[in-house]
Order: sequence, then structure tokens, then C-alpha cells
Amino acid sequence: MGVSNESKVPPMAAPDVNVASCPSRLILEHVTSRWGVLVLAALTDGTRRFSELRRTVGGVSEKMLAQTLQTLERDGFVHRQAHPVIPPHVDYSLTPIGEEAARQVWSLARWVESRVPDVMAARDSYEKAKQGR
Amino acid sequence: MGVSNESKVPPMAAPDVNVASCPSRLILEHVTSRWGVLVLAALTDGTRRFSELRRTVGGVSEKMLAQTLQTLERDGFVHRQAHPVIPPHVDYSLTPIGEEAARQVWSLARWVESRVPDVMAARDSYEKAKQGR
DNA sequence: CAGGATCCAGTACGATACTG
DNA sequence: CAGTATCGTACTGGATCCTG
Repeated sequence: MGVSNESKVPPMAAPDVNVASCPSRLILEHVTSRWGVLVLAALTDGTRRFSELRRTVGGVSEKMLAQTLQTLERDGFVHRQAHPVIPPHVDYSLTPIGEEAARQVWSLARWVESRVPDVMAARDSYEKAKQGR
Repeated sequence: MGVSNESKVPPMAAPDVNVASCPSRLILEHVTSRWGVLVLAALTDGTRRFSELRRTVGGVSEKMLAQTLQTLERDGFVHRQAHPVIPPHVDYSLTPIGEEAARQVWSLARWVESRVPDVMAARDSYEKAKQGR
């Protein structure tokens, strides 16, 4: 493709002004991310080890779990306690501010579960409506 | 695609048992998705048109906005009212159940914003701690 | 103006192998 | 056990063009 870049103006490369300039949007991404939500929820019950979290969350790869935990730790939501023993032993728990976040997220999660039937019904009538056109 | 499939075992294509078998996890993804959160928040203030939403949310492409709105409509969170005029006029608003979702999400968003300073501070000391090692 | 279709870059994510 | 490093892929999401 475009070997000659004579007129290859890269369409301004997307400003993304809002995402970049708005820190809260990034933080929101972290806590509402696919695995962020579930990790916070899992830690609501108390301290958990790495592999416990893997099993509790279910379906998450080592890589993504480690990455998610680091992001949340960096933001100050999760506390990481490493015990210098062999084999390694690391405990993860929520910080006070992390507990607040988890409450919000967990409350949302519980609400969603309570509404599953309604959503299923809505989807049903949505499909039905498409037929009638 | 795959012309010769003699020994081209695709690494089992990821089971994803949990995601597939758990409808609430999918719904959660929808409302906590990057643009889902912001669309719900934007509609909290009342009915909005497509291009109004684009401006209110900021940084969202037509494609993603349309896609997000459709997903939320399908799940019964958003009501879509199309007026058959030229030029086209479409109004989006929250359903009762969508308002509940928006309250949860919006409350989370406001909480995040109130905690931005704390997170910034946490990141700071996180970086500091890395230096000392 | 609202959105569908298409193309393409970036990255999110998973599998695997390796380290302390 | 708790990660890190590397690689490959699939999907996300943006730009662009097109239609009613």
C-alpha cells in the first residue's frame, strides 16, 4: 500500500481530546473494564490470592489478571501484600477507596442480575418487532 | 482463509465458558462498556438526538455510537423514537429500566470524579515505590 | 440527518514457555 | 506459586464513503 507518501496525509490521527485530557474517563475505564469489574467484585468478599482470584473470576488468563491487578493497584484500589517465602505467596485486598469502588460496581452487578429476565424479554420483543417490518 | 488445514489446529479457539453461559456478564459488559457508560450518563439529562449525543459524549465515532445505541435498545435500556420526516429525526431516551441502570452508572461516574485526586496521589506513590527497588 | 457498508490500524486478549 | 516475556489472533473502534 501507499509506498509514496506524497499525498498521504494521515487524517489527523484522531484527536481523542476527551480521553486524553480527561483522567476520570481513564479511571472509569479501569474499574468498569471487563476484568476490573469482576476482580473488584471478587475482592469484596475479602483477601484473595492470585490463583484464588483466577478461579473465582473464571475465564481470565494469567496475563490479564496480572495486568488488571497492577492497574488497580496503581490507581490505589487494590493492596498487594507479597510474603517473601518459597513458594511465593501474595495476597490481594481492597484499600478503603477500593472498597468504595467495589461497592458501586458490585451494586451495579447485583442490579444487573436482578434484571436479567427483563432484558431477555426486551430482546425478545425487539426481535419480534424486526420481523414485523 | 485457511487453505490447508492439515495440521492447522487453531488452539482450541478459547472456550470462554463463563462469558457464553452467563447472560448477566454480557449485559454488564454492555452498560459498563466504554461508550455505554457515557451514553447512559448523557441520556440521564433527558431525550437526545443522535448528533446531540455525538457532541455530548465527545470523541465517539458514528459507528460506535450507533452500535452502542442499538445494543442498549436491544437490551431494553434505551427507547428509540424515529420520526418519519425529511431530514430524518430520531430521538433517544431512557426506558424506566434504563433510568435505573443510568442511576447506577452515573453514581459510579460521579464517585470516580470525586476521587480523581486520590487516584493521582496513589499513582504518584506507586511510581515512587518502584524507584526505591 | 441518521445510519449502513467497508476498510484498516491498534490493541486487547489468550496460549505457551520460562523465571525466581 | 506468582508472575514475566513472547507470539499470534480476533476483535474493537475509527475513518470514509454511500444511501434514504
